[in-house]
Amino acid sequence: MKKLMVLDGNSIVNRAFYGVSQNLTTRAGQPTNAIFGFLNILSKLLDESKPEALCVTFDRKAPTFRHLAYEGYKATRKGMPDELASQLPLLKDVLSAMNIPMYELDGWEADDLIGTISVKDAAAGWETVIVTGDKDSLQLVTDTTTVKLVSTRMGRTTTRDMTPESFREEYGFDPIHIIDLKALMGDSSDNIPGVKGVGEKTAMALVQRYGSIDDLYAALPEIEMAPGVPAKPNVVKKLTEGADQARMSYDLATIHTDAPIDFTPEDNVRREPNGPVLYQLFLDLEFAKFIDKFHLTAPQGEGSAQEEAPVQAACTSEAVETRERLEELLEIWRRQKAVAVLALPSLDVVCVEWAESETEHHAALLFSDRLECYNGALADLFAPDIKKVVHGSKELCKRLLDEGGRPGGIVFDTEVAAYLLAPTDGSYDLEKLGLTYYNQEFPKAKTYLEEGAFGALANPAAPTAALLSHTALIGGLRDTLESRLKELGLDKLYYQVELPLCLVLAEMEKAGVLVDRGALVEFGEMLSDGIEKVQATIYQLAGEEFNINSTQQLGHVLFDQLGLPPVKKTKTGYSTNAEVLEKLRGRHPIIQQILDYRQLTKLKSTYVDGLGKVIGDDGRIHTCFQNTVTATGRLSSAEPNLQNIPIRTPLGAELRKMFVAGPGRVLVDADYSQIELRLLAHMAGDEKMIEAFRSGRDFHTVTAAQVFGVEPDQVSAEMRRSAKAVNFGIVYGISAFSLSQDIGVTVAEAKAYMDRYFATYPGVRAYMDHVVAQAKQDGYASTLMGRRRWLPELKSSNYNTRSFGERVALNMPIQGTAADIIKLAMLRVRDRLKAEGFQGELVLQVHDELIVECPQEEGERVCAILKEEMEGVFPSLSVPLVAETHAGKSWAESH
DNA sequence: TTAATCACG
DNA sequence: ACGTACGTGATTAAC
Repeated sequence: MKKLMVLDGNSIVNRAFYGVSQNLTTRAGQPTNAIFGFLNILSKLLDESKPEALCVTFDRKAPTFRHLAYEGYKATRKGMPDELASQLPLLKDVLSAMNIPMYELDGWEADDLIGTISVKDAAAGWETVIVTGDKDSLQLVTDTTTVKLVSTRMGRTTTRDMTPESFREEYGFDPIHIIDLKALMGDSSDNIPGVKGVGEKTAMALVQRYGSIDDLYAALPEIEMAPGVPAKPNVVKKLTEGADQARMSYDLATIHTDAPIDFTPEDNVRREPNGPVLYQLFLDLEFAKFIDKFHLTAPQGEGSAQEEAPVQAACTSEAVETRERLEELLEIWRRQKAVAVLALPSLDVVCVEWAESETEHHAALLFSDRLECYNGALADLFAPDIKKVVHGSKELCKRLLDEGGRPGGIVFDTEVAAYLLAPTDGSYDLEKLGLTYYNQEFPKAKTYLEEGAFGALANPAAPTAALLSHTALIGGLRDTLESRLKELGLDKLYYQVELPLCLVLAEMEKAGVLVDRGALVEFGEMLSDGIEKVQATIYQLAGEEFNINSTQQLGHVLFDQLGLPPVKKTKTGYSTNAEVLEKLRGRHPIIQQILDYRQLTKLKSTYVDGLGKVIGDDGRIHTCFQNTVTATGRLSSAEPNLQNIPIRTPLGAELRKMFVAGPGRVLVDADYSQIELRLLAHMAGDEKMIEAFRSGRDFHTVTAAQVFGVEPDQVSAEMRRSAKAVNFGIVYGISAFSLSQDIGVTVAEAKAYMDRYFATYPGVRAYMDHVVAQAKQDGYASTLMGRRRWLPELKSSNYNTRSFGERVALNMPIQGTAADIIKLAMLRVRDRLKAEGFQGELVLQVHDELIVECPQEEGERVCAILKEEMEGVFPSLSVPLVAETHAGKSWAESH
């Protein structure tokens, strides 16, 4: 039997909208998540069911309208959010380009059209598969009509097939009687009242016993809930009183099968999509994935400027066997403008590709186990006279340094370039970049990265093919990304900061920082003792033992058993965070113990145990400074994170004593003073604020004096604290509410502080307005060095989303410029230390702080170099940059 | 895998 | 009327 699949368009697109939680939008800010999800579901269904014919239905009537005539029922369905509504026309364009028939009719719901279609379909001798997320359609299930119920959980789509058999098994009656069920129990989401006082359980029992409400009412008043179980008099009474309601609800719940549409299944037989139109649509929607999936190609003839030629793997490839051949190749490579290099992390295989002409590409594979002259080959290849394009320069540099090499001549890094162009994209795998920039599918890097992919060399064909195509991709991306960097004015930042920084970061990671393991262990033991005691006290105060780490169990103990008042709720239950516990302190002695417990266990598990696990054989910790992660241009530190070592509490700060300099050496720490606020002063061009920084006085105190209208020496600690909070709040895109929360005053007082602040520094408010307006106009925010962050959020119709975009537009230029500046300073410091023959080298960066480890006798000169380079790195500012330096045997001493 | 929490700038 | 500060990473519990 031939099969027609009919999709409930509104239902599926709704599931898709709420199921695809990532914020998918085009660069221009058009949301696309629902279309994306819809197409994913559709493509999965087609693959699985392979129907001969296919169509989609849409509502042309808000479901609530049908019932508005009846008094007492409010419309419970809210209107569709704009983010979804704006996607519907685009989705219809896509379906139309795919040559999938759509049915919609003024005044009719999708359900009725589906019902009509399924009846006509059956009459024509076809089988029907209805795809929907709503259970309403289940009444249409027959021997030839099945319903596929779609549900999306955690981004994954699952379907359940409902046939007459599976329906009966689940409900205990025939599908058609779901109308009777709804007539009795109602359906709030569809505004069907049902019989008042009859719920799911009663209704289920009655329908299972009688089937239709006609038979049920015919049997009144002597009805039974099940054979031999008489119904309670109360139920009989409710049914009697609700007879009219039941009839009306029955009509409401019945799907019409008589919609006036022309339909024959033959008209819906699947057809090839309209390739060029669909291609352009997917391009506009930025759906590279689907272009490939549907095997679409660019329209012929039309010069689609944004389309690049597909990337071809090299014409010829060879495995280099001899030193003589290598010499020949090196000579060729030296003459090339650039060669693309893909090296496995193990360095077991290195693939080099070069282009003799537009069409002639060649690749050479260097296998470590085939090449006696392995070390020599790497040193020669990574000499400065061969210009190389790589993907992930930092990791490669680190590997080469480990091998004792000196990485040179790396002229382009495709990963870093892709990050700079779109810093919120998250990851920049080669296969993903192939899709993004060429709409072309590439094999997964896994195929050659997996352990032993080349090891046995039994069948290196598959990984080799992937390796070759990725190397070719690196070569192609270089041209594409380089020209985009230039177009966006990012080339200077790229070539002068990001690219050279890769080697510096590799050196820092390789150097690592020395840890006093003994002291760490001892501190851990002290913490363990403390935890044991606090834990015992908590159990005693609670009157039972429980897992204090479980917020659920803790919430139960505090709020259900001890009866403390819940301050705040989270999605899953009571909030028990430090802010909440602070408010409860004093109401019960257990609160302080829990705060102590939290502090101790945090220090033990994250820091003592966590750091202990990653101390290398050299006694040092080698963090990973990730340079393609943050949206603002900062670095991040991972495995372990050394940018969040405690300092704010005395106990936590103990940990900084464990980070030490080697024997005869010192740590030199230099940190920028108030760099973000200084940048705000510069960017806002606010004279008073600039003057405050030029005066060299404590900025928070000066702010307090100006805001509160007193002399600086009259500023109290409380006044300074408030001023400081406002200063920070401004940088984050403050609201009076949040400020009031932060400093514990009323919203009105917080607002008064802000008003006085803006009156004091009028340039700041003007800047805030201007920078947001500019970002709205441009679609991005940018730093003084041109780094960009795209902000599709600014176009959202959702207030929260849009507000977030506005705060980011405000914050990114400040945080990002600070990041640009310290990155530049790192390059300068490293180059000077190297050029002037110091042994000392950079070991850590913590956003506004640099740490150098050096021999004791270099300490003073290193301090001077750090201060000089950090303060002088960006001289065009209207405020001075100030860096404070200290030297010491440990991080605790030097900071 | 996600949510809650908490460490840092 | 509404929700409420920017940027990160690690650990733990619970689904």
